[in-house]
Amino acid sequence: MPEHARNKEQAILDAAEREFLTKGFDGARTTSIAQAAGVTHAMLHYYFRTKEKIFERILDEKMRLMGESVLTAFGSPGLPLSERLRQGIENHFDFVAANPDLPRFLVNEVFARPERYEAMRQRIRWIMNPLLADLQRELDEAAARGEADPADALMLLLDVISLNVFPFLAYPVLEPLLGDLAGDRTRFFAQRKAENLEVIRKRLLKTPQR
Amino acid sequence: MPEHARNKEQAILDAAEREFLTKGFDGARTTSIAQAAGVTHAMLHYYFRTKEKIFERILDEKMRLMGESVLTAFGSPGLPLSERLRQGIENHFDFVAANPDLPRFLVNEVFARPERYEAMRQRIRWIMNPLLADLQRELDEAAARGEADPADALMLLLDVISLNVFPFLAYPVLEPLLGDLAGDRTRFFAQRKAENLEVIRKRLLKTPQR
DNA sequence: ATTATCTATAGATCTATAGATAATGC
DNA sequence: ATTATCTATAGATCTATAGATAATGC
Repeated sequence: MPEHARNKEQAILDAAEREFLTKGFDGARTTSIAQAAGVTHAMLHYYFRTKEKIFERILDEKMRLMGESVLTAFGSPGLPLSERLRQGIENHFDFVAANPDLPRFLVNEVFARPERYEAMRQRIRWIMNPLLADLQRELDEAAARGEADPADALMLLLDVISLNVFPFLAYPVLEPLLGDLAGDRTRFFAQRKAENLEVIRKRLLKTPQR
Repeated sequence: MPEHARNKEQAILDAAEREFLTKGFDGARTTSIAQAAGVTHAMLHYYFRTKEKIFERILDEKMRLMGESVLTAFGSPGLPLSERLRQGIENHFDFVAANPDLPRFLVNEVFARPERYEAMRQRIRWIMNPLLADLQRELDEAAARGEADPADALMLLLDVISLNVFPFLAYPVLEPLLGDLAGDRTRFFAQRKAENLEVIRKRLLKTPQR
């Protein structure tokens, strides 16, 4: 395929990504995508046949990206557990900060598309189960050595992801409450990152009290 | 207004709620709403003029409901702090469990409607700021008495809401990972509730280590 | 008299394609 | 010869309304 065509194809995908990420499948317009990509509307159908097919390309890539972000964040080599978690939380947080409307997009479109669900289930398992098993082993060993309270790897990872992702989803609702942080998105999220690290650190602390 | 008309009006609102909550504004169809409500399509416009106006009714009510859920959950009278938080987390969690697609709806539609944002900001502040001030005072007092680590009320509340809400948003993505809990939604969410209580309890524990 | 309801359709979008023309690679 | 591109438009939806008719309240 000649280079200028590749460029147009890519321009369409780039424009489609922005359109779908901000407006969702139902709100997105192929005419807007064409305009943003600087091609005539007919070109979209020439390269991709249908709106649905363009969308699938975007959704698949974004799902892969989100899964990999967790994997690469927490999949570090033989670091001590506490350090591995610290790096994992930071890396995952930074990834979400760099892609702030990715979670909203995925949550929505995956919910709206039960028909694509089965293929997705397999991929999620395939990506995440090895990580969970490895993390569980480390957690068990740390607990056995008396360095940490026992914990379930899935529950712990879900704590991290909840804490990291939710503030980005809810930011418009939170912003009015920020007081002296209002408008200062960067500082607010820096504070959130520190808080999340602290919450998880304490979650694993061995504490005699109850 | 005669009773049968009230009934139709309410039937339309009920149908619209289901349609908008599951499909969002862009995906919702006024024809589907009319059909689900058991009225002709023209009746929607007779009672509400436009799709947008029906939607506003639903969005306003749901935003109010979500705000009040936080307020009533955590606004308990003079209980000890730890007990107040425990009840707050449980009540808020139960509310979300009873309205599992409310968060997704609000996150989306609020994001998509910056034009309604200013009115919303005021209401959010008005509802939440007194609660935050009261909670902060209690946290400061507990810290001064040496019963708890110092904490920022907004950060703590955001921890709670993140932990409570996110698993409902992400459930379809999580379900393939549940292992022996797969398919058993109830047991999974019971475990999440317990985990969230534990995370927040430990967050406030006074710990000498660092 | 006013309010509620229905049928039929206007009018606005939006996706998709037909069919002609231009550019490219062999 | 094949691939890329454009203009023009078909065809499908979807929201909204016009205008007639039925029901209701005074």
